Amino acid sequence: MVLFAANGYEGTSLNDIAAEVGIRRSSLLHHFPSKQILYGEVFEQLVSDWFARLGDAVISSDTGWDKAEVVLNAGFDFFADNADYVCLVRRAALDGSTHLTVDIASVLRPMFEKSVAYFEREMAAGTFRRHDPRQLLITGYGALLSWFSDAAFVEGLLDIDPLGPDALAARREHVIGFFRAALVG
Amino acid sequence: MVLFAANGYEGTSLNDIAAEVGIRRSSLLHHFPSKQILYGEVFEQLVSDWFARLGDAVISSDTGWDKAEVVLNAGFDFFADNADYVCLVRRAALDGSTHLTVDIASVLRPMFEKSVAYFEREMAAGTFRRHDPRQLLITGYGALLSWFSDAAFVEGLLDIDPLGPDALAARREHVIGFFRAALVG
DNA sequence: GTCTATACCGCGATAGAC
DNA sequence: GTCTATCGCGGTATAGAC
Repeated sequence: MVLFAANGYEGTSLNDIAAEVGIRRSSLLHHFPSKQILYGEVFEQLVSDWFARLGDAVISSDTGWDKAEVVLNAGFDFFADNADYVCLVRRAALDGSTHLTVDIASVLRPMFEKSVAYFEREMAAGTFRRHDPRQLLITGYGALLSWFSDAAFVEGLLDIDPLGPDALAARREHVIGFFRAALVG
Repeated sequence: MVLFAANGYEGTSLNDIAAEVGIRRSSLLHHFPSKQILYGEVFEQLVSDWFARLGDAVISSDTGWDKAEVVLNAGFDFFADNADYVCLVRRAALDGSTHLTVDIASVLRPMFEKSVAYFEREMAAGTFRRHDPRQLLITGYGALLSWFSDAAFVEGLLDIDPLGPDALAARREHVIGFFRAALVG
């Protein structure tokens, strides 16, 4: 939901949501027993979307750097298409676990461990330079998310629209190039 | 302020703050005309602290990779000492400019541009591999901040305390090593 | 299912006694 | 400077008419 992403959980009232949907506040509470539950369902929906999209990329048959690039691009595309969602996830991570039904970390964990195994394999094979795979993945996740979650900050710093096509292309190119430089030199 | 960092602006009431300080809500409003102003002063104080600390590192007389490492370490130290502050900044970036007196971006801009010039110089000299300096800085900022701002997420993913001494050391080592690999191979 | 009406609470903020 | 008392507003949630 756009509103939760832009204004946070506490900053979004049921009135705001109802107004956006076009019904009354009470009618909203007829479908969802409480605000927390509504938020939880919205969030869960988005997490599963993300998970599905990432999963498609992860099972790509590429190997070595090509596979890493496919996954990076898939993540970038999804975040670019769902910048609101990035803000929502960041807020959830910031808030810790408050008013959060599902634990994102545990949902993502299987895929995370699979990625770790992939990097360990490639590093052992000498395809990639040695780095701690878990740290590497968190650095990558931070590099992808920060551009979108801190868009307002980036805009102030660079005087560009971070979500415009040119800026997105430049950001994508940099992230890919940067990780390639660090991993395969 | 710890509360703003943990619960956000909307999530923190004047009652909470007053309780922490040990006075009544009204007494708080005697010192600060409004909640926004209180928040603004807290935030401004922290920004200037950060700025001062970064400034010390930036004027270090080192050159090439050594200087980059000094600055990275200074940033890491400050964030490790003020993890709450990281959360506050992230929230500010997420909220855009709402209820924000000072614009962080414009405050940081002079130092940002100075850093850009430094990287351009080193890249032209061949000390560093070629990357877009602005993108590089934002990637670095994201790599440093995300560990602290998303600590709850990291904890769920790695089953460690991200702010414990061992985890901090490992994170610092990785970030330094990763950027060195990308920049100087 | 969606509405109106309403109860109840906590918020930010003001006024005035001490 | 700090308190109590109070206002007005907007929040979640419930009950009942249609």
